[in-house]
Amino acid sequence: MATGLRSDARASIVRILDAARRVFAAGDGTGTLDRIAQEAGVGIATLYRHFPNRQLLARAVYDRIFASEVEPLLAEFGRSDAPRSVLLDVAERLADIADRERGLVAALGNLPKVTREFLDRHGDTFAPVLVRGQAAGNLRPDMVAADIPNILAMAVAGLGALVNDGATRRRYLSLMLDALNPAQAAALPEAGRA
Amino acid sequence: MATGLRSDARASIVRILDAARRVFAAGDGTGTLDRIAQEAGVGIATLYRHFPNRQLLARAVYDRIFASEVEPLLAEFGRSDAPRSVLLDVAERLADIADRERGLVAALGNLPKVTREFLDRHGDTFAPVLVRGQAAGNLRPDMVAADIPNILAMAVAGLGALVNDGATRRRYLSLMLDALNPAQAAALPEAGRA
DNA sequence: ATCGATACGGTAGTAAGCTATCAATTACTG
DNA sequence: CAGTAATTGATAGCTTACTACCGTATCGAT
Repeated sequence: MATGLRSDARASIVRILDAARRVFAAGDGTGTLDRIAQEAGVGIATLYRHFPNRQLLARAVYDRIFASEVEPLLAEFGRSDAPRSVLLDVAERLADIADRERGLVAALGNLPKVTREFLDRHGDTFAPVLVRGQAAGNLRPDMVAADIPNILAMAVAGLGALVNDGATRRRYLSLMLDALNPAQAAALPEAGRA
Repeated sequence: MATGLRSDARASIVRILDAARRVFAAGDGTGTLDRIAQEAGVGIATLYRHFPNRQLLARAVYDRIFASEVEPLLAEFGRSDAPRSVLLDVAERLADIADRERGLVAALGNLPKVTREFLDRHGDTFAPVLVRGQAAGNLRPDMVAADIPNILAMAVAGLGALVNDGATRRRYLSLMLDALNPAQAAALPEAGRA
C-alpha cells in the first residue's frame, strides 16, 4: 500500500477507522463524528479531511472488514468446483457481518449497492466459478458473470434487514440459490428470458 | 377513515403529504422539511406535529402510494390461481415504485423492512395463493405464508438499488421466482431445510 | 351565537453535519 | 540537522433536523 501519505496521516486514518468502528457498533448507528474524532484522539478537522462525510467514513470501515473477512474466502474459492457451497459460504459471511455490524450498516446508506461494489472488485474470482459450474451442470446456463455479485448483494442486503435468526437466514439463502439450478430454466417454459 | 382529527388537521396532513411527495421526488431525497412545510402552506410546527421526523413522513407518503397502486393489485389477485404471475406482477409494481420514487426511498431509511411491513398488513391475501399454489404443484411445499412478503421485500429492495434497466429487472424477478418452484426442493438433496 | 377543545403559526433554542481558515507542529529530503 | 512541504488542532460559521413553548385562530357541538 504505497499511498503518497505521510506516516502520521496514515496513522490518523487507522485510529479514526478503529474509533469509528467502535462508535458505530455501540448505539444503533447514531454516534456523532465529534465523538469518533475524540475517541480517536484526533481533531474533528482531521477526520473530515480524510473522510468527507459520515457515509464515506462508514464505507471505509466496511471496506476494511470486508478485506479481512471476505476477501480470503473469495481467494480460497476461486479454485472450488462446488458453486453452490461457494456462494452459500460467501453469502453467509456477508450476512453475518451485516447482522453483527448493524450500526455500521445504518451509516452505510445503501447496503446492496455498497456490497455489490465490493464484490465487483473481485469479479475475476467469480468468472471461473460460473464457467465451471455451468460446464458441470450445476448452474443454469442463462446466467452471466455479473449476476453473481448482484444476486449475492440482493440476498444479503434484504436478509440483513429482514431476518435476524440464523436458521431462517440460512433457509432463505438456500432458497435463493435454488434459483440458480439449471433444472429451473428448463422446467419452466413460462419463465423464459426477458 | 374516521380518525378523531378535526377537519382542518386532516386537510393539513393531506397538503403536507402532497408537498412531501413533490419535494422528495425533486432532488435525490435531499429537500428540507422547511421547504415541504412552506410548499404545503403550513407552519413547520404543524408538520412536526403530524410527522415527528423525516422518516415517518416519508413512510406516510409511501403508505399512500402503496395503498393506491399496490393494494388494488393484491385484492384482485387474492382470487388468482397462477401464483407465479401474481407474484411477478406485485413485485414488478413494487420495483416500479421504488425506481420511480428514488428520493422518497432514500428518505425512507429501510426499504426492505418498510415494504414487508406493508405487505404483512395484507398477509391474508397471500395465504390462499400459497395454499392453492402448493395444491396445484406450482409452489414448493416447504414454503410458509411468511415467506412471500419476505421474498418480495428482498427482491424489490435489492433490485431498486441495483438495477435500473427494466428488462434486467424482469429477468432477476423471474430468476428469483424460479426458486419457488417445487422442482427445486425435490431436485436438490443438498438444499434441505435448515 | 357561544364556548371549549383542538389545531395553528411563529419563534427561540439545541445539536449535529459539514466547510473554511490559519497558525503551529511534525514528517520527510538532502 | 536544517528547510520545506504535508499534516494537524482549534475555532468560527452555516444549514438543517428537531424540541418546546405560547398566544391566536378555527372547528364543531350545544
